[in-house]
Amino acid sequence: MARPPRFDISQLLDAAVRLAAEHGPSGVTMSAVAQSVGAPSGSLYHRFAGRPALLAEVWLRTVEGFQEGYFAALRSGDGPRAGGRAASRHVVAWSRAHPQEAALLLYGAHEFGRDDWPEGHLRRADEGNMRVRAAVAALAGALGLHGELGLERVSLAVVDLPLSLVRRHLRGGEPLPPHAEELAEQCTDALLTVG
Amino acid sequence: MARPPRFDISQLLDAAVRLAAEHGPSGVTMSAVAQSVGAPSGSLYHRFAGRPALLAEVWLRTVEGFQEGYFAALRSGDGPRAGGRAASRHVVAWSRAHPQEAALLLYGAHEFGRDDWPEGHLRRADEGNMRVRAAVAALAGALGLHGELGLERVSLAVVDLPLSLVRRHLRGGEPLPPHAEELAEQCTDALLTVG
DNA sequence: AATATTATGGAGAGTACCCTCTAGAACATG
DNA sequence: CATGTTCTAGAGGGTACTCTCCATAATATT
Repeated sequence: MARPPRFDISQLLDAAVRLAAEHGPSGVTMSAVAQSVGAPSGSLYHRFAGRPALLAEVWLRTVEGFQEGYFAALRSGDGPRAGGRAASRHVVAWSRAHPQEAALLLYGAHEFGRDDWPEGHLRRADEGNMRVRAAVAALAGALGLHGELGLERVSLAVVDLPLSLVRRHLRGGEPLPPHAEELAEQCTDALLTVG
Repeated sequence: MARPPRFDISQLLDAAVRLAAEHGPSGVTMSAVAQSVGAPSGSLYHRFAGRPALLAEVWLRTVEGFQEGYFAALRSGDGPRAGGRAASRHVVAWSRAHPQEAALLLYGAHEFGRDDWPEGHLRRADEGNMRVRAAVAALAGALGLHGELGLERVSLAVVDLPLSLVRRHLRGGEPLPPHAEELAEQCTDALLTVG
């Protein structure tokens, strides 16, 4: 009992991803997204409460899409060490497969106006962060790395380090080199070595 | 033979640093900087050709200030390994001493409108990048890490990894924990280990 | 003291963007 | 076919920012 939409949400978010990858988060304006899919600006406000809501949706859809495979990789393999290596490798492989979304991830929620997000989106973001923290803590425990320092070292190994590797290349505009997965895995393994 | 300036360049750049640290690069508008020091907007255009030039100056002054101590640290110590450790430690210590400037570094030249920079500023930026690349290559050579993969591993160890550590905390709004220098040094050392 | 030089101080044009609002179009259901 | 609902379509107000321009002020030199 309603008129069918001509522009659906995912189509608009796809355009937003493209704009964010090319011009940064500030390039994701309501008008730019509208123009990019040929929609009038008014239509955007039927889907999103405002610009902060749009930015939150793009960010969360991307992060959640990434995390899906990330958790699976962490739990895969034989033992915590192998899981860590697989997770690191997944960060790079996923970024290679989704370069635009990876460029988006490298910015961080703050640049996507996190401070202005509606309540519900903030909760979604926090939930994702908690899940990552918990998974990393479990890994650290299984590896025998205790205390604040050990936890942080594991975080660096399986999250920040592979992201750094991706950032180094994508920010330069180049694609990821073929050996990137291999390098990420080696470096993560070196950091997970209990000294 | 001229009226003395009431607002000198460094004072304006200081304000720009403050704004960038608090609201991100997009918060560094000509009006905001002017208002922040109590100057009329016109005065800003006597010092900087436009907003791109202002952003370039803030960025370059900060990066060059950072690199000064960084190169000294890289060359310090006993042998390349110790130099790498000192460099990693320097990244963290400098960020602790200059939290606002560190927040600025974490953004990257691209977010400061690098694409719109005047020619001269681009050259200055390139020169700095070249110097870092050369220093890292020299370190890799001294450590016996050859090839593209070895070079990249050393870059991660002495540049990206310590920056990641800083980012993890500063982006969350927290200050750096006391053990950060120690952790950075340990992790860098682990990555520089020739396996 | 006259002059050249360099700043200030502030008004205002031009532009881009966010968002609102209204009229009407397209469809499912009774 | 009538009705109610959801969407399109686009005009337009409000706001923030960049940049220009010009009259005026303060100084060093002659």
